[in-house]
Parts: sequence; C-alpha cells; structure tokens
Amino acid sequence: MSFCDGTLKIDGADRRDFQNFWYSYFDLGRDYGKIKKRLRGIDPFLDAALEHGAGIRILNQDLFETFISFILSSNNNIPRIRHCVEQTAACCGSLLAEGQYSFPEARQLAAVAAERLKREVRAGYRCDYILQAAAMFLAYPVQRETLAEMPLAEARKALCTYPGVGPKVADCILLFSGIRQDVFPVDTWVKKVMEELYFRRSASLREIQAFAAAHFGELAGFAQQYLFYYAREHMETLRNMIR
DNA sequence: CACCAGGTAGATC
DNA sequence: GATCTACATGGT
Repeated sequence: MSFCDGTLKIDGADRRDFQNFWYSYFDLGRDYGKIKKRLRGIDPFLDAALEHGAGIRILNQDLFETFISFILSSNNNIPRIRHCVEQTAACCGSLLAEGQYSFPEARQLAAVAAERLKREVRAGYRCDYILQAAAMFLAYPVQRETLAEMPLAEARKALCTYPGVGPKVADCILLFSGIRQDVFPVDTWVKKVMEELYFRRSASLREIQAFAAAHFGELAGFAQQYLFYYAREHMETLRNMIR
C-alpha cells in the first residue's frame, strides 16, 4: 500500500478485490460528508474536531482480528500494540509472502503454546487472555450478524464474557468491526476530553456513555473518533476553548 | 526508581 | 454500583 497525491494505491489488487473487500474495508459506501454535516453545530468542541479529522474513516475490520487486537490494546501503548499484533501474525498466521503473515484464524491462535506466544508476542498477561478468547471463539463462533441483531446491552454483555474484554474493548470490537456505530468507546483520551470539555469534573464511564448517547445518538461512534484524534494532538487547543 | 500506556479482573465496602 | 489494586512489558 502507498499513499501519494491524495490517492491510496493497493498493490496487487484488481477490481474484484476492490469490490469484494477493499470497498467494504474502507467503508467507502458511507457518506462521511453527510455524517460530519449532521454532527456539525452540536457543540464547538466537536466542530473543531470535525475540522481536524478530514479523512477519518471507521474501517470494517475482521471480527476475530479486531477482537484479539483490542484485547492486546488494554493498558498498553500504541506502538507496542502494533508490535504485539504483528508478532501474533508472525507467530501463528499463514505465510503470505516473504516476511508477511496473515492475522491467524481462531483455530491457529488457539493451537499455540502459551509459553511460545508469550516469548514471541511479548504481551505479558494478555497472551493468556487472547489464547482463552481464541479457544472460546473456536468453540462458539460469534457471528457479526448475531451481534448486530442483539440489543446493544446484550451484545456488550456477550462480548464481556470473554477474558480481557471489558466495556471499552467491547465497544471497540462493535465499532471497529463495523457492527455498530452508536457505541462510544471510552479510553483514557476520550475520558479526558469528555471530563474537561463537557463535565468540567471527573465522570464515570456510565455517565460519559449516557451523555454520548443523548448528545451524539446513533453517530456516537463517529463522534468518538473525531474527538479521540483531535484530543491526542490538540488537547491544549480544546482546553483553551473552555470559557 | 517511579510513572505511564486506546483497561480488565478480582476483591472489598 | 462505586472504588482499589495487581497486572507483563517496554519506554521515559
């Protein structure tokens, strides 16, 4: 993949690959201009975040890959998360090309010995989580459609039965595998933004999610993305807007 | 050596 | 429910 002059080029992909995979993966059927338009004017903080977040898209990622990746993300930093995901692929994924591996199927991951996974992935205690989660996934395959049809509270509850999956990771799984867009994953950054900009005090997860649901409605997931990326780079600017 | 990182599990009040 | 702490690992 390469990006140049506003064009993303995907090596070795033909029109069929585009139709069958990439179109959905990059969520190209969704009109983000329309979404931004609907989110605009709700409040000045979000407006600033929308301005900054040109080009943000929520990817339709594979459910199992999203599942495992976000278990690895908990209490971890982004460079290391990336490293852990890559090493998981290298450890038990299928060889695609020289030094390139697919993300493993549940069957492949579940078959790895815990010691080897820990030695190669370096994700500490999270390795136990992803092994157990993979085994559960293998025994009772969760379907995107099933999760999509469930009431939100039920889907969240179902996901939280997996080890290493709590409220934040559950929402990330639903959002980043393209199952639901009305969720609002609350990580440290989003918590910071919401507390400083909207609450002006510390707020609980439940409070923040209730606020997001009331404030952003079915577009909460998109709002979360715009706020997250803006907060990470411009927390000071947002802070100065309070007054 | 303390503290942090896209949190969660388990215990406790 | 709300709160507290340990948790592997690698970086400041």
